[in-house]
Amino acid sequence: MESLDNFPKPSVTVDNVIFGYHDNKISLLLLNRKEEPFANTWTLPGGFLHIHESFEQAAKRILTTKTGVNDVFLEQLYTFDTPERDPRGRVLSVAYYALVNPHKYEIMAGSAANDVQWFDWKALPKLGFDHDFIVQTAVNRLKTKVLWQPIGFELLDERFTMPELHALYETILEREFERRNFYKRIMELEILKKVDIRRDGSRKRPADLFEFDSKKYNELINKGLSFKI
Amino acid sequence: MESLDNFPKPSVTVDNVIFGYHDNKISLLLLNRKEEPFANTWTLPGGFLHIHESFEQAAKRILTTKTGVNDVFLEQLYTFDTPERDPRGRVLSVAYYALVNPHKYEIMAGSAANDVQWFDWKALPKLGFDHDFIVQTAVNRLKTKVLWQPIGFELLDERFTMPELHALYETILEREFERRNFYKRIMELEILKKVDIRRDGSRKRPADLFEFDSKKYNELINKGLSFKI
DNA sequence: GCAAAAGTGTTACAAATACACCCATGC
DNA sequence: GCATGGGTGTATTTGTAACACTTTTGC
Repeated sequence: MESLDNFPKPSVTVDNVIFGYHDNKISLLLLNRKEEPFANTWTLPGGFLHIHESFEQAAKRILTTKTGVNDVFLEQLYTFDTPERDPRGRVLSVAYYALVNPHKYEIMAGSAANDVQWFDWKALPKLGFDHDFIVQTAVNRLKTKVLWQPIGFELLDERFTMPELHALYETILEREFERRNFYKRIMELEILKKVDIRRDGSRKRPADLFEFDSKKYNELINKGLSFKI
Repeated sequence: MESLDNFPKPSVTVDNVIFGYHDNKISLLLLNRKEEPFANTWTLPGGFLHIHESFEQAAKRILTTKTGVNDVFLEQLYTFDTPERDPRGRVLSVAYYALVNPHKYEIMAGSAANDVQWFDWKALPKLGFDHDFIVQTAVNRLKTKVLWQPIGFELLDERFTMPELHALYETILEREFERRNFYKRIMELEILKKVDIRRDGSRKRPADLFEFDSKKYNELINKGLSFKI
């Protein structure tokens, strides 16, 4: 049986594009590197794949140790391979993207970073490596994904109102949705449970609170239906 | 600057899922391995990534040397990472899928294979490694992709008829399309050029021949429109 | 009671679907 | 001329988009 060591092997990293939502803005969690290459430069939180771990395990490990975030929606984005993308040599990047509710986590920089911080996706600094390109790919993915799968809920609190969900979709897709029609589209999916408790907002009429009903959603998926906004 | 050699590195292969279309059937090009592991077993044509080449270069090299196919539609599918997927050790597989017109190529097995052959996608043998799973992923991708981008043309001859295109879509998506409505959908995209020449088919009324107009299609894409069947 | 935001009913229009008909060819 | 498959016109149904109205709260 042929040996695996006949060829020089590339290094493999896992990089995470971490989306959050706060104050009607989508934001990305970036890390300021302490070490070369790209020391003192903002990059996506990433790290080398360990030899016995899966990508998802690596992504979760990196999220936890470098940013303090855990237990989030996570999905493979794309694998980036430009031969010159890392000055140290041949390094592949398996990129994942995550959806995080920023209120749920205390962000904290790991020891290998100067700082970890949320940035408005409309005002990102210039990133190290090819991470600008990776982010662009992730943004495109999020925009198309959100049309087909109700992943937007991952960015909100467990209990949320229709106006909040409506605003989230308008923010992600950067266009307006007729309020009435948006409500109808969402409600006819029958994947939301109304929780009669109302919000103590200090504004005008309080909005109804909902919870995402993952049981009903899974039934829907298993029947082969694909939600489309 | 940290060295890349502090960690053991995984091996990286590029595997190709090659779709063809012939006699109203979708087929896949498989390779019968000469060497262990999985000697005398059918697998996807794949090989190790060379240290200075991109995935796409590797995919094309493998296609040419192992199957005789070249110059085809090629797109990254997914990167597979199950730690036990290869008995030799930790091997990642960056999977690509290709669309090929089988009439255009003389298929020929490279020296490392017993045989290379087209298989009807409804009658595939049991494959080596985790290639059954990779194929399933590729089939799902093809089915959704074909709804949004007119990649189906890649599987047909340069000049083709509406009934041919219609049959291709019905085969890929495994459902029927109303003939009239399918014609209208395709024609209103305005990405087909009619070539007045007619086919010398031995059947009844000859069908109009068309060519794919990639210039018009690119204009459409650049305007931000997404075709939807 | 009035302003502001949340919730709901209904209409007008566009698009998908279904059906029908005509056309060109081989025998 | 008739059977067969190819091409095209149009009515019906469906679903989207737009608008209007009612409800609930704070001041």
